[in-house]
Amino acid sequence: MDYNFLEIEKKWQAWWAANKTFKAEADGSKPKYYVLDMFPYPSGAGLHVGHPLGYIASDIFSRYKRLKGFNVLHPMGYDAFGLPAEQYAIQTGQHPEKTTHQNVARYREQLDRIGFSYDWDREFRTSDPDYYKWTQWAFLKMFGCWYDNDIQKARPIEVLEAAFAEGGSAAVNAACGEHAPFTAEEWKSFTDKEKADILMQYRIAYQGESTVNWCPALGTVLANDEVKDGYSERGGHPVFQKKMVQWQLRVSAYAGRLLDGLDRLDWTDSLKEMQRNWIGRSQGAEMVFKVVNGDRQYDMTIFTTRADTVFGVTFMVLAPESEWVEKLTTAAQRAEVDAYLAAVKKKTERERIAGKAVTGVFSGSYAINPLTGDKVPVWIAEYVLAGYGTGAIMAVPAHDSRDYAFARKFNLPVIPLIEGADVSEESFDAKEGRMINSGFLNGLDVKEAIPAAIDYVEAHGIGHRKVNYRIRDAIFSRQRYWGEPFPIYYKDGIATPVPFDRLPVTLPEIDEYKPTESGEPPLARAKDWNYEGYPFEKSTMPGFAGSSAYYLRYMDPHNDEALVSPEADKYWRNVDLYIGGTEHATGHLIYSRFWNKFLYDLGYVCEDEPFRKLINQGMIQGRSNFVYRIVGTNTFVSAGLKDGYETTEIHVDINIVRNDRLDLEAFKAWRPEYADAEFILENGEYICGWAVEKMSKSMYNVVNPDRVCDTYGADTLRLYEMFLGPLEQSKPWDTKGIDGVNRFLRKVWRLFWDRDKWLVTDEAPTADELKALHKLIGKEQEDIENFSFNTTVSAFMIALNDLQGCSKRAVLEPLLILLSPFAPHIAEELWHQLGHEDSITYASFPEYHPEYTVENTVKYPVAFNGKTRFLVDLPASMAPAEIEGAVRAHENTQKYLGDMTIAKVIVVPGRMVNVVLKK
RNA sequence: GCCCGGAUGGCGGAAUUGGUAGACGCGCUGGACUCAAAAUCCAGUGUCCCUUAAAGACGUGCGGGUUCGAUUCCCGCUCUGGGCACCA
Repeated sequence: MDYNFLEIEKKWQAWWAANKTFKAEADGSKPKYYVLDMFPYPSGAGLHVGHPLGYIASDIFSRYKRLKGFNVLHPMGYDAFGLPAEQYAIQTGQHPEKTTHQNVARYREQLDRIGFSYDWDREFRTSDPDYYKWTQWAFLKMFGCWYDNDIQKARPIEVLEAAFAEGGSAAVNAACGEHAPFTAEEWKSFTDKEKADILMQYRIAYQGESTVNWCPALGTVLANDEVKDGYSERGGHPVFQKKMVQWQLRVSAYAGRLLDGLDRLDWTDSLKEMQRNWIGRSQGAEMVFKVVNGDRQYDMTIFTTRADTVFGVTFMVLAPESEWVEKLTTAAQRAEVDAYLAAVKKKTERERIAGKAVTGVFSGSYAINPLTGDKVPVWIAEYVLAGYGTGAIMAVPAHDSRDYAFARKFNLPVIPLIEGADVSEESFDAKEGRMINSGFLNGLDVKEAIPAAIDYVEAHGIGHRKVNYRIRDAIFSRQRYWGEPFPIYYKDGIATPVPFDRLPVTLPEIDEYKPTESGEPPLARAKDWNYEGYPFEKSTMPGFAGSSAYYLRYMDPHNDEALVSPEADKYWRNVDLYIGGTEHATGHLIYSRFWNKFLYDLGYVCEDEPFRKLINQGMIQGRSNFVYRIVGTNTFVSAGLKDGYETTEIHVDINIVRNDRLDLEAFKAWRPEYADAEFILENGEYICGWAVEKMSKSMYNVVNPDRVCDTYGADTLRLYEMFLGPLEQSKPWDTKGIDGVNRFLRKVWRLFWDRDKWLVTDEAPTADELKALHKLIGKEQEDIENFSFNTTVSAFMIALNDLQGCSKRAVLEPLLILLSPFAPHIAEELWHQLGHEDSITYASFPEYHPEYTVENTVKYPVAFNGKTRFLVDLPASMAPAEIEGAVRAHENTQKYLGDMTIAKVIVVPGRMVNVVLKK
């Protein structure tokens, strides 16, 4: 019998599906283990060989954990809402549902060929109404809650209303927007609309005005993580800053908990660091400056981390979008300020970042330094951001490089505050040195001066300590069609939730997927779409909405009563191992943690963090091939000879190149213009050049997993993807090495079959065979637990070299079990050929006996002053003193000694012997 | 600019965390089998010196240091991948 992988793989994939081999059910008698992949967005291009890398790793781990006796939950589904399907719909008029369906079908087909051990009974799409019902449900819960800063927890809005009725706005310490304070009596006298507007400032899902990333080309707002270098992540269109009213999630309320929670997670340091930077905690103080515009005076609050530098404030700066701009622009400066604001508004986000030009305008007003009483001008400049702190700063040019650049440009004074700091050329930003020119702070070190300044400010009622976070509330509405509709309708202008029992609010049919002529979102086209006559919210939710709690839904995917039942939640708890790319570091992985913490506050889930351990698989890059055409001809010169000619480098389809050798006939057939191509060969072959690039259609370097499965089989694909290198590292796909792992599997097969002769015997294994086997068991166990899959594959190959010709059942059975997580099809086939009726999935991981692997003798390298001279073969059991004696007595020792004497001998048992010489 | 990470043969990558650097695989060279090819098997394969071998020297991006001993630890660079980027 031959190793017919095509037949074997088809057979067992069908068998696993029919027998529901990987069905997971809550089972209190076994420990649970939840392995999750970041579910894919099913794009039209299908999977390339890079996509399954993480899936293969998680599948190996799942199968390994099953062998180790765990009840493994390993589900898969699709993140099905999103822009590409909608853009395609706009162009073709096809319903996004339809293209999504087709893409999902193709993904499923490709995934099935690789032999994953998913429990497909738990599959869902985020665009299924049965699923997004629970996305809407969670949104309504957030709408119905506020965040209590005192107990650091989300609470029902009714509690807040009661508190307002009891003690007015001063009764609570909440994460909220701005509004005028009110008493209990005032609260009771408010109209419904007034109350609704106030409560909206407190809700965790709220509607509020803020500066947002507006992308005109996509016709929608975008979250910060969806903007890269000033362009939209999807499509690369320019993005502008704009003030708009949008639905938002009060993620910022959870900033502290999101930060602290990181310490308890088993994630890579780099990923945690990314989240820490994104959350951006900074400790400082808020201070009040009196500002004067003519005869009007106001209190303006600013945030600073350097309260110690207040004696060096020589001007103040407002963000162009700040509400203070209006109040502080004097009549004389009005025209100039308006011109500046107009110019800023026209700039794209990209231009604002890239230019880094120092621009600004004087408002005409002045501020009074609360410590010195000095009068300093108030400027408006785009380098101050509206969204951070209070949108206004005190400028200390001597000790802040941005303020310094501004002061130089507009000729504002610079007052040095630190002894010895030379600020004639640049600012001195470091937090070190002794204070000068700073009144009561003089003589203190900066590190002492900061708290001393804040203490003073607090004592004199000028300000107070404050922690600020960079993380913003998440903009939660998109002016698009293909997303979850909001379960919100408008009654008398008040945003009102749809009752739970009327969920889901499903997407209506519309004639076109574009915004309306008047610029309303596509959902405004829907006819008769309302709640009992009241209009629905016309925006839809963003992409991250559906992916924020999907790991919870997998625990109980068919439950119509709850997102997840308390029983299922208590059993599966949270994800033990999550594998996916780093690109979600500041998006999905933050939102999910926020979402989970919110549900935790309300008692719907029992774990505070969703993903216990997280691994980021690296990218698989393409390996492109090139041919070199001599300029002006149709003659192609082989890579080794190209330097002798003037050539153009042309990407060539890697499918007609094998081991960098071009298939000349296939090349001529590839494109009509190459039909009569001529070649200059080296050694009779055309050698192509190569380079590592991103895998993409335009570079003709895309490797399709289906093709690999056709020519080598899924088991080879799985093994090879792991063998390529460390999981977390990016690496190029190089088809060259794949023959090696394929050869390995065929060798495994040949331990069972010599053509048609069945080789397996019941003989007892030898000591050497047991040694090879147990070395492998030990290695595999250790490597898999450390996610070092590439070295495990090497260990298989080493074991096979050691076990040449060993066809003993007692060795082959455990070997198949060990192999089954990596190459499940061949393992399952041979397992059944050995007479087993049940799947190898239910076998137990072989027990490791290290005693079989112990060596009888050790080759000790003998080094003289660290330089190795010879090896001595000594019994492993020999004591260090005996080893020393044996080495001293060895003839070679005497030979190398010369006129030197032995100072001392260092013996590392089992490792080496070092002889230290002296004259 | 700031914060992480990486650099090892012709190539992908190992190295038990301070103990024979280059495991394993690819590629290449030679051989066996074959009419021949494929497949398979065996041997060799870091560099230099050399007819060959023995022996030796050099060798983990560069320059120093600690140590009997450094790919591994410390100091100073170079190159490179990634993340953040006016966050006061």
